[in-house]
Amino acid sequence: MEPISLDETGLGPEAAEAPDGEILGKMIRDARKEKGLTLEEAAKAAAIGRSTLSKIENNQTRPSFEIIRRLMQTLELETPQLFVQSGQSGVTGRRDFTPSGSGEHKKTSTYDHELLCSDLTSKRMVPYISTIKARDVTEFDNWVRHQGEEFMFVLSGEVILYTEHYRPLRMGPGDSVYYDSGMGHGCVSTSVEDARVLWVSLEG
Amino acid sequence: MEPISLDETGLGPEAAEAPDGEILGKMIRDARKEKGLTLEEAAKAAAIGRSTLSKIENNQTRPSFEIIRRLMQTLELETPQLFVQSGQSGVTGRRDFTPSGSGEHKKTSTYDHELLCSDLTSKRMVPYISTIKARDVTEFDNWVRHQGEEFMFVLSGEVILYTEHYRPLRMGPGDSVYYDSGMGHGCVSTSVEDARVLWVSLEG
DNA sequence: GCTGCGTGTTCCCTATAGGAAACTTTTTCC
DNA sequence: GGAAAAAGTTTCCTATAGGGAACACGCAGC
Repeated sequence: MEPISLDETGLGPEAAEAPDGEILGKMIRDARKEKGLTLEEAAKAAAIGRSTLSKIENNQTRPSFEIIRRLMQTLELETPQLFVQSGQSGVTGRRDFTPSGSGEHKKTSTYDHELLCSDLTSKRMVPYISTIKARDVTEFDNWVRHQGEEFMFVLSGEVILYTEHYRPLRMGPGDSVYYDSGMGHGCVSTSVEDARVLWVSLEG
Repeated sequence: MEPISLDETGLGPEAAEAPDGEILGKMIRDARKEKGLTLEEAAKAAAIGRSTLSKIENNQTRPSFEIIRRLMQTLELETPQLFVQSGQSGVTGRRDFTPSGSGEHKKTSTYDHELLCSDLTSKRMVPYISTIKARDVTEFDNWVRHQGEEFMFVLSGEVILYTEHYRPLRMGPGDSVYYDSGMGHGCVSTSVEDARVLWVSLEG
């Protein structure tokens, strides 16, 4: 792949645009719409400018990492795909769970996700392990939703899976569940130690 | 006398600072050292400037998302957990909560499959647990093939995953792999006791 | 010592990210 | 329809990201 010269001068502003920037802007716009936020609201929540957000969504800028990080947080976007572009296909695997403390686990408020494959292009399912903080009593006024299906398997700890339309489901190691992830859902740990859950997510 | 001016920006005073910028630079430097690369080499591989990388590592700049993405790729860094899993949403409520254990069993000579959900209609993924007989030395002149993708996660025991196009992959508890199941594959246990493997299969 | 070389840092400059405000488009009223 | 409000875009400006080159430091061998 040809590295893109960052320093092209004299060309039109939009002449040479980011290769996968296309995706980034759309993803963010979709996520914002999904949450029913206006530019103003989302921008304020992420502590960035309204115009900046607009430009990002329209791929008219190359945003900084920090800005994207805030947006991801605000929009509760989770996307390792963004970091991966072209893929070598075939077998990709991951050695056993990385012990926490290796620096890569920065955690969101409640979950700590670890992707189980390095490259997601050309893969339809997304496997990852979540470490769910112990005693995390979250109120589910904002459910997690993403169109598609999800399979969940409890590796360790005790969790309760809350869902929008069904009764909470108490689960322990070895228990599994399959549901439509378009339905609001959220998972909390009820065990003393953190719970570890394997998810396989399928978009669409 | 001039009254104290209110914060006109609405963003708050410190809105611009990177809280964990400290960490970012260190993470990247560690990762680079880990791979034994010099600034020059790493920068070249990521198609960025040497000075840029230096500044990033010393937290003297607020790098763009694109730059970080490239670095993540070349340094094979896991996504910092602010971004995990692609978010897209939609709302549909559909049921199928199937606690594991209620599924059906299917036995073959070498494998013992246990479906992890009772009803497969309206589900695109198929999750099941295989118990692989110990010391099952199979010859793979007839690979297993089925169009689609497969995710495999070792629950217990030691197995070797043989594949048509790649080297055999030795795997233990916690290891996982993702592959195109159209490629011939087969799995044998190498441990004394039976191995238990979780599969999620996606047709297509 | 000096010279070369390899590694990392600093300086300097241009292109541009990001924010506020102006402007345009869309929606929501009447 | 028109007016007002809301949502989104573009303009303009300043601060700075990013790259090249100069610089600094370390460490060989002579």
